Amino acid sequence: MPVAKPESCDSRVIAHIDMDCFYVQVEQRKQPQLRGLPTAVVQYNEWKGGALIAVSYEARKFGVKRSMRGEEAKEVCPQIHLVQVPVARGKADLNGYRNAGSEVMSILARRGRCERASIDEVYLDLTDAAETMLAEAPPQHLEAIDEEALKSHILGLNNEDGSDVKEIVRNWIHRCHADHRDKLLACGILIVAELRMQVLKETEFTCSAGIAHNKMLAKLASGMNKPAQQTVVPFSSVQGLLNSLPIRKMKQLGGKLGMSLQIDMGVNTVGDLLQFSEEKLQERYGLNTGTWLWNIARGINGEAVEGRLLPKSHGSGKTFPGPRALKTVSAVQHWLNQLCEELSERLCSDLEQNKRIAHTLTLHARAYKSSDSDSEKKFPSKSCPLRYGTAKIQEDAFNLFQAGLREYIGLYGVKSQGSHYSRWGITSLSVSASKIVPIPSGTCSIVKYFHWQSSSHFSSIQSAENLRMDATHLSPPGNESYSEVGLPEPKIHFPGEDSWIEDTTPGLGLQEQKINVWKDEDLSCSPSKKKVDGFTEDTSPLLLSGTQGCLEQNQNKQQREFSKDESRFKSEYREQKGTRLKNKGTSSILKFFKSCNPSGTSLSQEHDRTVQGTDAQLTNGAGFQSSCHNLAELNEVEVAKENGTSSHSYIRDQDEWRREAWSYNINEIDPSVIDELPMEIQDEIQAWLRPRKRPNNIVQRGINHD
DNA sequence: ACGGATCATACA
DNA sequence: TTGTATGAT
Repeated sequence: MPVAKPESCDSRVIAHIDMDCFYVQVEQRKQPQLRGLPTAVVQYNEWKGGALIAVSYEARKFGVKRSMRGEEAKEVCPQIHLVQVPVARGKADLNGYRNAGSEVMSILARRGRCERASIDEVYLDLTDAAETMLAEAPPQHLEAIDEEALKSHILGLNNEDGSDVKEIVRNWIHRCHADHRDKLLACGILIVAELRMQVLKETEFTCSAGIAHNKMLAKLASGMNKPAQQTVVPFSSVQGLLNSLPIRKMKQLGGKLGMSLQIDMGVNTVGDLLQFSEEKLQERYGLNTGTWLWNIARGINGEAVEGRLLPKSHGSGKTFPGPRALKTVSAVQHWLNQLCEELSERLCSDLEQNKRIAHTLTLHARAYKSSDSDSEKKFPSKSCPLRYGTAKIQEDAFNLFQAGLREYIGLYGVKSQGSHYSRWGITSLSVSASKIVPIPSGTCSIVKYFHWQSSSHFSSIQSAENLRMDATHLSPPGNESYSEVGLPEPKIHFPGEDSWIEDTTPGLGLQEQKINVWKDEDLSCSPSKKKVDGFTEDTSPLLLSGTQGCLEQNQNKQQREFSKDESRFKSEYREQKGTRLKNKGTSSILKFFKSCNPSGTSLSQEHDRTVQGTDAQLTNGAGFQSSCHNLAELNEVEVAKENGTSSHSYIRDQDEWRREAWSYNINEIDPSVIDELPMEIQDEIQAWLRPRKRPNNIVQRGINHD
């Protein structure tokens, strides 16, 4: 089986930028008097002074390490300054660090394709910039080379103590009969040095960098000389570097795989891998991993730098270690509400700033069960379509939890547990939002289309909000079938609980209790206070069940594609769910049309700005929450308003249309209806029907224009 | 009975 | 496709 191998003659210029003890730097910028002092950031924790998650280099000199407790750190370094991570809603709040990371990203993205690797790490593809520099202003002819560039570390160069290192570096950069690849790296040195100085100037943060011909080597190099330095890996020194490199130092080999290589194969350094054939490695570790291993032994790594400045998912979670484990459903619900609040807030920000919508909500939990034999069973994670609005997210997350818990403790014995709750405890909870896609780009021209189709008097701001809310009902790309766990189900009764909630009203299910008790706290991002009206209430089951049609249509195909186990599991699962809604359609497309506001061209302009400027995506200004509140409520308000205004008489009566809009399956839309629309809109609708095909990276396109 | 909170990706 | 496992920071 010929597996495509990456080109071995790789002349790209790749940089990996790594912020130095980033959280510490963020805190030191807030409190400049801490600069230069031994400092560490600790996560709120009463227990032993909290856990260190970032340690300044001054503190490291004293032997302070990450994963030490605050108290231990004080022992080895009594003068250390411990700064606590901000706390919001009873949990660590990392938003300050996220925003600081975005500041850096928007600077680094100026010179080439840029990939967010983590909150404080970035890959850059500087190939084009380097080639351009080589053609227009080659370093050989540069009389003055920046001091920062001269401080670079060049692997394989003769730096003995006696000689002037900077002269050697200057010489290396100036060499005119160098290999083309070395010349490109020389350009990389200059560009990265400049970028790092730019970052320092604009953010006050220092960073380290690796410059090489691929991501793997760049990443390796960025960690070799910290802090605030850069390291280059010329092609000629690759093999020498790898030959003596401990296998676990390589990214992806720090865990079980690396350990297996060491134990099972006797591979201690990356160079040791060279003795195995590709086939041998594939036989042991699979085609993909085997080939990957064979390549990295040779310093080959063809992975592209993805042009992605934004995270692909958002999560909010908390652990409840040992004695703090959650033992009642009400306690779980309380914390779920906190986590969902934060998640919802971040989703709103993402929507506002980046015009992106998340489509899947997932709940993760860890649990122990001391009582019975199967205490080691994993708590299953569950997901469902994501509906915007804090209260909806909270409700859905709680349902996911209940579904998971039911599986976890066993499907039958729930009631029979009797008066005392079963001995489970939740040690970790998290909710996350994924499948985040940009709002359909077609929106703009469709808005324009309705601009002359009808008249309306909504303000452009209202229209923009409305548009976004409606867009949340669009099906995610390639995601016509969802699991049904989000459907309303008979509540589980958990007897004998001493509830978190003091004034529990007898006779109300947990669901209702939650709403009664917690609703008033929920003022931040979107309202949970108002009881959903008939319309909104309908949308959730419809959105879910509407997918059922597609699911059944594709049943045969899926049967073939899924393994026996999976398909058996699925049918069992479906049975267990018992009665369910059927036959509705999801097509929010028509509602989308209807509520699009003609005067919303401002949105299109705003969107264009976002596409072009990376700054627009990444700047988390102070006012970023200003228009973020009450999205869900706004939706309801708009709907109510529309009932009275009956603007465009496109088809029939508004109410009737709305009802029918939701009963359409997206596959059942009469093609002739689409045919009557302008060509450009037809194209866009087609793109919606197959969103997977649509290039989803506005970031990339924006950068290419630079 | 924890390094904690987030992310990404490969696999089945 | 969803859910799990692994890995990194």
